[in-house]
Amino acid sequence: MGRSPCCEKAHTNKGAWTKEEDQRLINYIRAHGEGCWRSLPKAAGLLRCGKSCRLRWINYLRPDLKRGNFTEEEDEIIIKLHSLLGNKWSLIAGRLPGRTDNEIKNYWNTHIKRKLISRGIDPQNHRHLNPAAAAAAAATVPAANIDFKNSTPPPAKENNISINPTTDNSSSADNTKCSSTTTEESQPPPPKEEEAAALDLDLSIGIPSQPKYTKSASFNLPSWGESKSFFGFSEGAVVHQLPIV
DNA sequence: AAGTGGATCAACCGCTCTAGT
DNA sequence: AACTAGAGCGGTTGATCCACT
Repeated sequence: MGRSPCCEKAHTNKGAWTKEEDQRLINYIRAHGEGCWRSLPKAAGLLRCGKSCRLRWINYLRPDLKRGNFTEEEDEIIIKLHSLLGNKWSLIAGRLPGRTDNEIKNYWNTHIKRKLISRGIDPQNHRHLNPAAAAAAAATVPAANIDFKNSTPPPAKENNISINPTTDNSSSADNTKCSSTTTEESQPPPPKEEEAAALDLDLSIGIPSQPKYTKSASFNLPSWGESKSFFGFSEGAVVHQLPIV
């Protein structure tokens, strides 16, 4: 027996969204806010699965999306965050306002992977592909690159990265339960300075305080604004989020 | 101009997790 | 404690675009 389908597939459209469908979705969310995705399609007059509506809104219709090419700064942030978090696209996206997990995931797979390989770095574990180069680099490796390099690729889940369950960032599961949307989802509460400073140091391997990694957990990473300074970037490439109507 | 293969990206699928009962 | 519904995430697929021959 399989799972019951998430929606009635017999009467739902699939494939590319039409302009009209987009407009219906936008209009509905403007009027009622996000939340209750399962019931939204019917309420909005859409023959779509709720999941599909959610994806369409989050990835393409949200007014605060940045679109356009990734900047060099964003590239570097993504690479650094991936080295720390693994394929936790939603967490990475939470640190890049205006970017979605899907967009980052695609960008990683199409651009950054190749970029890293051309640098002689394994995109999965961020280790040098050439052991000799790795040894040379080890002597000068910056703090941000340490921990995961000494073990096998580290899905964050297994790695027991320090988690602060009280400082959720992108966990929309916690704030969109049948309620109006918030515009804070990708703007986690600013971490304390020592947390930001401890970014590298706290990524220890050990028994987690949490039974397991959860969506509501967050990592002790700086917020976007702080990320810029943390990663040594300057103002300029940033488009701040716009409030949803 | 037509054909081909690689690159890109929007969308779907299946699974996990959480909250509610 | 067990079960269920709903939301969210990550992996994958497929359609389209684009450069090259």
